Amino acid sequence: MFDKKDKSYPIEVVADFLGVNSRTLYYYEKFSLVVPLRRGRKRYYSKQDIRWLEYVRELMYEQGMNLRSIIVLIKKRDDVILGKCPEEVVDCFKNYLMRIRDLQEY
Amino acid sequence: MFDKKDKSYPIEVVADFLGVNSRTLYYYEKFSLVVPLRRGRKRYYSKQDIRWLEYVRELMYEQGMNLRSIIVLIKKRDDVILGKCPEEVVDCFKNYLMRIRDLQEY
DNA sequence: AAATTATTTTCACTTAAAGTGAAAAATTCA
DNA sequence: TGAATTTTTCACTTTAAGTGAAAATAATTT
Repeated sequence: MFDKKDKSYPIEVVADFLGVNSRTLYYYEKFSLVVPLRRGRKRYYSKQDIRWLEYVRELMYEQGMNLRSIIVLIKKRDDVILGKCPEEVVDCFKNYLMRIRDLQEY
Repeated sequence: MFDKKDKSYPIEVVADFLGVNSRTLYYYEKFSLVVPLRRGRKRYYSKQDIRWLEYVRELMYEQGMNLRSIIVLIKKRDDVILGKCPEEVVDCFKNYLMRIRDLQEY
């Protein structure tokens, strides 16, 4: 489907590929979940955009995760990328593991 | 509020303490989010129940997490406790960290 | 250039998730 | 015993997450 030479794809193609409604992609964009390139007025999704959306789909369908917490995840990602608080993110997950251990007592 | 000698508390007290509606606690019980002790027909929440619910509240309010994914979290916790797949849980989080790294390319 | 198709935008609506109100019945407490 | 609390259940409300539809616009095809 995706020719290797093609770097980005219009919305209907992507929606089709991911098995979601194109309106859903517009909706997600409202929350900056994914913000595609623009050529003129038309949206073009990069392969990385698509990869990210596949991951989101997995989180939603397999882990039951909601949009809101994924948006929180993006915030954390941004923090990592911006180098704001790498230790803090790692601490979050350490804390998470400790919480799991705590729950053993529950 | 919580006398150290008291080991468990009735629903209204707990709901009040946590700042949630008691009906919410009944609702959560339906999903086995927390299943309090029973003395006769009356529910008694242990201090550990309460701690767990505080954690749940934090996940919901701070991380925007939904009930469904928390229920998935419980499943993972159960797996840890039952010793079903300790490595698998750790792998999940390693995978998670790798995903974060992946997202640096995004 | 004209016709066709796809895209965009926006509003309103639908479905699903997550509660929450209310009331009758039962139980517990003072 | 009477009052207060709890329980249960059904119906409803609010919130979250889409999704339909249509007019306008833009892009593509003929």
